[in-house]
Amino acid sequence: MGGRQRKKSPDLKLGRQDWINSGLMVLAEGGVEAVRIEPLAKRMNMTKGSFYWHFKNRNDLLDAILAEWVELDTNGIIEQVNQLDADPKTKLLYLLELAYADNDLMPGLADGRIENAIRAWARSDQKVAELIAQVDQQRLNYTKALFLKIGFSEAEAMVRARLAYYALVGELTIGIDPHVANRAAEIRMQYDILTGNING
Amino acid sequence: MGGRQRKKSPDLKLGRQDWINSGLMVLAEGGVEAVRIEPLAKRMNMTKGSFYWHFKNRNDLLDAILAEWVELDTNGIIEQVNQLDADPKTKLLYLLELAYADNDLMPGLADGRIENAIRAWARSDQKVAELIAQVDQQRLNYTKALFLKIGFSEAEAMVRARLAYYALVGELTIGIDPHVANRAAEIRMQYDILTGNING
DNA sequence: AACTATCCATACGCTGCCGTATGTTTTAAT
DNA sequence: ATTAAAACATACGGCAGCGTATGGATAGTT
Repeated sequence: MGGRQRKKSPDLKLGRQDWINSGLMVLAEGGVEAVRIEPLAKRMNMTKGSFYWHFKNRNDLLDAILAEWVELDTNGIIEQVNQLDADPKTKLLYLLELAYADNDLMPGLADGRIENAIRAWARSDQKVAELIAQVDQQRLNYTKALFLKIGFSEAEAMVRARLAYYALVGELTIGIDPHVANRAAEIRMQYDILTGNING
Repeated sequence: MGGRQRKKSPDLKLGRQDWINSGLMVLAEGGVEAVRIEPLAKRMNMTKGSFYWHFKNRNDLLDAILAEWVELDTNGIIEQVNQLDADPKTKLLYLLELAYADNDLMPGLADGRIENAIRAWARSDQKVAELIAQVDQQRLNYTKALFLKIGFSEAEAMVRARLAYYALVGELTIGIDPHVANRAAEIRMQYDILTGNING
């Protein structure tokens, strides 16, 4: 957590990466508007001089933060599920479990606060809005494909995928409900409802 | 939309109300951070002098905005559904239809952008977070009660209510999907899945 | 008409943050 | 050790927005 090392790494993007990481933290905690250069510098025990060496301006950092998030938090879960090599029903359950789990690669940060912050950000920035729309579409398509392979019709698969994905985003948006004691069981029940299993 | 009239209205809250309304608009468009006094004044063709007569400071306005939103957008749908006086299944469908419809009382503003902005706001303000938590709890409880009356068990009703409500919030968060051509049919299919009807 | 309360405008100082300019130190290369 | 580039610090000017102070303007009251 101290200073970075740059001994003989051919990539000189190390200091820059530190700023991006801290930016992601602050973004998760306080939203885009909280990602300001000078407070960020103070947080890192740095000065603006460092920042403006690595970045052109604040927008440059924001773009880098977005790119980093896309790099970190997209395709990750899908790839994990794909590597499972099982029947689609098992894959779907695994997908739900992964999606509701701590899926954050950031050190020391849990849940989907970064994604929430970016969603809020997107409401006042067209560029971000388009990016999020792409991500949503990709995730939805993958979920729908699983329902299709399970055997549902086009329309049914779409509705069920939407229900599942929207519910996930809704839970992330609202925040994890502390009333839910047994999360795994809850997920399993959602899975049963979504796949039409009768057990209640 | 010009100046307000204050002829002999006994309530002197007219000017104050104007600021709150404009504040709600800006909140919906740009989030809390966009709710600044001087830009707001410019937008209304006013000056700060007016503002600081009606409000103590910026936080005073923000509190008033929150209170106004609670007054406008809470209990409204629930009351409508309650006045329906039908069997719980019909009520549930009606609830879904109302929730997904334009339920905003703001003039000229559609969808749930205010609620989204407040949700984003809540992530960096404990006071707001607690308020939202209350609202969510209330809506969840009402939905769960409907599932209970339909005949589901405690656990089943809770999971299904959560699934329904989270999906709603998720859709509001993501934004209305333009790919969904027939919204009414989609809602109906969600209703069928949530109540266990088999038709796919 | 004079008075008072309400309502709004103008002017001011202050702070936080941006971006630039210009040092100063550290690192790597020879 | 010398030199050049890289990485950071310091100092500056500027702007936007907050909150205060104070001075008109308007309307209701007598």
